Amino acid sequence: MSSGLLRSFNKISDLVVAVARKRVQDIVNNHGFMPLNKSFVSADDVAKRAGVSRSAVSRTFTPGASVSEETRQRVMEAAQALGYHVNQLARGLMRSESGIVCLVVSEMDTPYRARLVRALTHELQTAGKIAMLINTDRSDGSVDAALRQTLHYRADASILLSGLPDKAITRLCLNSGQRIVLINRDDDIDGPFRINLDDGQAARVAVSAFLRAGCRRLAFANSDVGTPSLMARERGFIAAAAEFGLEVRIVRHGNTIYESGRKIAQTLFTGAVRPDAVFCVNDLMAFGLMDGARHDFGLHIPEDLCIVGFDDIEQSSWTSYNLTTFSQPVDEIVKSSVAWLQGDATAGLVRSANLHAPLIWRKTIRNKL
Amino acid sequence: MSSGLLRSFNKISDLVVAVARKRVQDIVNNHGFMPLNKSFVSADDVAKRAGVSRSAVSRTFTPGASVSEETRQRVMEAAQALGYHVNQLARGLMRSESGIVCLVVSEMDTPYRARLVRALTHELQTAGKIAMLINTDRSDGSVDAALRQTLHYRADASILLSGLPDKAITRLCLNSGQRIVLINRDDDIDGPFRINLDDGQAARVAVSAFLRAGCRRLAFANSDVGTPSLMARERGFIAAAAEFGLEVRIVRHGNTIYESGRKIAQTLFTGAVRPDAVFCVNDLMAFGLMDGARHDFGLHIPEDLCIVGFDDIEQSSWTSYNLTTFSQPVDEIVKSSVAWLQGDATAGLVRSANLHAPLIWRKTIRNKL
DNA sequence: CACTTTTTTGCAAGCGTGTGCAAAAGTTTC
DNA sequence: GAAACTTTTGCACACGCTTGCAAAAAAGTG
Repeated sequence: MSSGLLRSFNKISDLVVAVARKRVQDIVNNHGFMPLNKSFVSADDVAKRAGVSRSAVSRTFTPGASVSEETRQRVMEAAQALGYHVNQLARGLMRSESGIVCLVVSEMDTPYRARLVRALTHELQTAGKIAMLINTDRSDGSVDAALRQTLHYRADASILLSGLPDKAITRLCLNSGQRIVLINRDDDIDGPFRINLDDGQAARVAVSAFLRAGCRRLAFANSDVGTPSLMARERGFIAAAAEFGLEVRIVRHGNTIYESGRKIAQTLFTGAVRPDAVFCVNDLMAFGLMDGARHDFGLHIPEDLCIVGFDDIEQSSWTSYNLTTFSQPVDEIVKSSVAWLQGDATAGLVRSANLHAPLIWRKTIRNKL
Repeated sequence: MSSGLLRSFNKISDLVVAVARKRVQDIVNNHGFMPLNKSFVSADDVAKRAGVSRSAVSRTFTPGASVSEETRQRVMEAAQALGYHVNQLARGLMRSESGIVCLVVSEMDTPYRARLVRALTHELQTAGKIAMLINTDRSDGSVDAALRQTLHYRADASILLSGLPDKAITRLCLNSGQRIVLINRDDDIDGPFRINLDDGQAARVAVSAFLRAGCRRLAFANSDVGTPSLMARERGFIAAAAEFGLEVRIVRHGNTIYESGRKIAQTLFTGAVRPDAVFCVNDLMAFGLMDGARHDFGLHIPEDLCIVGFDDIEQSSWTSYNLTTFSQPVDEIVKSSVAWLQGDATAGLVRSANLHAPLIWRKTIRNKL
């Protein structure tokens, strides 16, 4: 086609858009209905209708700005009638804040992560922020892309849930002026807010619970993912057991999921000496271990075998498991994360929080021998 | 050597640029890696460094724009060196597309929803979009706020997962020119892309499986949430049973969760005539029902009682349950949703998709009497 | 009322990008 | 080498908003 034709076509389409917009306005003015049109209502439209300047509209929607009560009313009324919404993209362009917080998470359909993500999005929403969800499953390439997105959208902050995002990511986000929260990720980079659980204390509690139950042959079921928090639990358990002169049999396998627990049951209970107490690094693995122990080896829990897990996910309270486990203080994690994000940047920011994971007693550790 | 000199010059110029920008306080925290500055590198900076106009930079990052290979190279190099990222907020302001897709979901820590959310975010990411997660738990107020956010950020589309977002929401999003996908939400509003499962067919398969197992006293366990898809399963099951002259005992209770299944077990098995087959509207309820039947009533599954669920969540394959259930075709749901979002707007858009949920045979329906 | 102080308001300059337009540069054809 | 095309490039405006600044209006003071 010729460029002349193209040009006139463009002009015509502009004109059409303009006309469409005008018509919408007329309709709005006449009936006060929502525009059934792709183009959004802008502050200009509201200003025109309210008979004030665009600044006045902007100030009306900016908390703490100087507007008289009268004009505010007029603006609000016009905005209501037109169905005006502040365009956060444009606002984020001017202000330093976009209002966007990225949640970087892998395997987010895991019960614990899902619960955390839900709680975080909820808390962020009530704090006036919005959550962007970025998946870091699969290859390193996807992790890279995830970070790129974080920067593309000028996120105010990123919250990294447990998992293993590359260290370079953390660095890059920090350099872009984002605030970063690391949850259960014992990174030693300076700058992020780090939330961790007192895994060592939990391990001590577990050991003493097992001892009180009369157990002596301790085992620890772990994945070989090697996440810092998982390893901290393992080390803590070994150390606590050592204080009582007990050794711990350690088995690691695969990912931190049900099937791995199942597999570890095979390993643990096939040998000559069976452990009588197992600390599972995670509830999912505990379930697998329990099913393996019961189904494949006919063991009774807690009579033959005591088990403790970690996370206290929903399934732990299901009758088939009734797992005694350490509870992740999800509410505290979420509250403190978001509070920190909201905190004044100029003030000295707290660097980390160490939270307590209380033991929830159910039926997988007997009280006495 | 000379390249080393050049490099250090570059660093200095970076620093100068950084200082010229307004945030000075951040530089205090700079530990010498990159300028730890809140303001990002802009296309102008890149243009200046590459010795081209800003348009050239913009065109370099716009697929299909007219740039010579040489300038593209120059620009890319400069961009790389400066750590430039296109600002999607600004881009979204100009183009009609923001690249943002909102996932509106309630109770997203439910296994099925969590899986769907994970799969969706993943698929959206590979399609170059980004997922915003909006929680619609709690009061109607929060639903309202969720919608507001959707509009604030000029999302290209919203995907409503099953649940009960208010009808007014759907309407409002549509009016703002968003594309909308409704998953398992049998809404009759015109405009959105509706993905539903063939619940009726699944119900027929369930009935015939129960009949083949020799069951005659059928029951249906539902929540009283009343989601369209849940009700469709119920109606389908009743209808299919009626074809064989069988009546169905229906029990509804609470939310669509484990505890409700547990409760329904109490109701179903306390009476004089116990059902010998139960279609649970959802796997979670099936687990509750199974635990109740086994633990409180000593029933054996599938000998005394056949059960079928819906969703095929992870837990269904756990040994303690081994639930025969209908599988949600999550992959298909996700692929078709995102494909539809990507589709050409001018072309006639498909209105709906009806997907098949295959029955996954495990151990809760016996093969023969 | 005149003067000072405070509040409100509109103007206009951005924020970082995309893109139509026309000029410039490059390519082909005769 | 000139003419006729095609490709590349820079200018300038637009997107929808915030905000500093100074003028205007309102409020306080004697």
